[in-house]
Amino acid sequence: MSKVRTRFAPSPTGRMHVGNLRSALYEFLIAKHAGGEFMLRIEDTDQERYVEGAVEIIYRTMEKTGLIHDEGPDKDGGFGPYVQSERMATGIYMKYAQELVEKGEAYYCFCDKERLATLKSEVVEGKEITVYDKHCASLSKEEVEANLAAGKPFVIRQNIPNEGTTTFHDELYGDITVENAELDDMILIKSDGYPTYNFANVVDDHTMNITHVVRGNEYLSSSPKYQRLYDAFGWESPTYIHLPLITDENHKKLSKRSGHSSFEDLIEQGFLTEAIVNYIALLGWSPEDNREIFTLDELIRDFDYTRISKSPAVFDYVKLKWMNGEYIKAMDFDAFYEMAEPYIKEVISKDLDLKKIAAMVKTRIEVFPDIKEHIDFFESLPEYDTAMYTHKKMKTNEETSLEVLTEILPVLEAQEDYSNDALYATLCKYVEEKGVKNGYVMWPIRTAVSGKQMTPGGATELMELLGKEESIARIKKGIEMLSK
RNA sequence: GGUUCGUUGGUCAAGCGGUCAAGACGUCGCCCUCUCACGGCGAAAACACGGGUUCGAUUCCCGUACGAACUGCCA
Repeated sequence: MSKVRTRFAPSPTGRMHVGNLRSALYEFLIAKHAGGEFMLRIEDTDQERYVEGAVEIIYRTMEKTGLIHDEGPDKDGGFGPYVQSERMATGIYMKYAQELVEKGEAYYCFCDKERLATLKSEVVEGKEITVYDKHCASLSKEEVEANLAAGKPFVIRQNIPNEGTTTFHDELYGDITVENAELDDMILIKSDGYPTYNFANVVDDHTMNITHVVRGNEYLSSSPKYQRLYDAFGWESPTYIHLPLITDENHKKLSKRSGHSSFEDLIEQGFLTEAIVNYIALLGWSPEDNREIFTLDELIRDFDYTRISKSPAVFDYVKLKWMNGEYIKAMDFDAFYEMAEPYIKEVISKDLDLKKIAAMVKTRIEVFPDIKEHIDFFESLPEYDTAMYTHKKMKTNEETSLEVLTEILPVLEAQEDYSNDALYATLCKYVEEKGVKNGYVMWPIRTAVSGKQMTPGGATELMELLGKEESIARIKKGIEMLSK
């Protein structure tokens, strides 16, 4: 058995779609689990859709996620070039296409757009479905030569018989058989001389020794055509592994509209790379045990592709957030702080202990932008309603709060040490003297000092951070409001 | 429309002929607690339907329904 070789073959058309990223991940894992090689190939045969900088996005994303390729445009492994437009320059696609023409498995087609438009077509769900009528398949060799000599534009189409069936084998889905009559004579070489994805893919996978073709299940229905190509060339077909689709909450193919369809979207929304990779690994695959948190190395070790599921999976943003929260909680503090700092500084300009604030918030957020809403009150006391002083469980209301605040104010004014511990001790003493529950005094103070229903720390922690002056001022403000 | 694939709780999923049908997210409840969160405990919640095969089907086969993908000189 030869070494497992897989490939990730994105086209540089923009951001890294999570579906693509998962394909890359699985391709990487399948290869690495088997001790094989993972290759990157750029499929840029569509000049119209090419997006400037998209190749860089691909490199960056793969590096960031740890999906390091063994071969690629930047890492020659002897199977190059690794960019289809460069391979095209070697004439490889045309050569193979002509081989097919000679074998009668493909033919030149000179039909122009106008003639194609006259073909019987049917409109289904807004899309026009036309089937090519094999008009040019019957052209004689002389006619073809003449057309070519006359410089008539042409494409090369695959010649698929109208009888019989074609079968291919998928590792997950088993044998899939279709009637040849259902298969359209797809274009192999476009009129601009470029190969179509369909053709380039087959030629490249074979010539680059790819053993396991791993791709999205949207290619399942065109795979019989690819199979016919392999057969026509007399090539051994690769092991096919078609991956289930990732859908949105409406069970439709994840689209840009969802707002979180690309890796970059997710990063911008404050997700951690590791959490994203971990989460998408679990969309369509599950380990033997019940584990859910995996590092990339652990995935490599445990990834058994036979456990990939066949049914589509909904991208659950809520669960991703949970997982991101798990990663945040597990982060060591310095790494966390480095990432949290910019978000903290977005809302806090005062000279406060930002590290302490970060520590308070670490177990309370799922994505970094959540930080903002938790800590904005440190910067300035928000407008709040005195109704907030009423809390059933704490047995407090506006009157008791006013009483507590008024009584505690001089104590706090006299207090020198504004450390959390000292403040807590002071307040506990008051609680004891008064013979009430802790919350009875903590609640009004916390409320006065934050103006918020919930805060990332208790009353004393907040005061420590805010400092004496600000704490007192806020409590006075509370008293003032409650006195009205 | 045609073709192909799929169908276990709201979601991710385990299960691969005999289980009181795991687990996780989410939801709800309780506990912890200077609020919230974290953490702990617990609850509700599923085999699409109909036929077979079998002593026995969530598991195998066939239909039906539903869903999705494909049906481009896009990949």
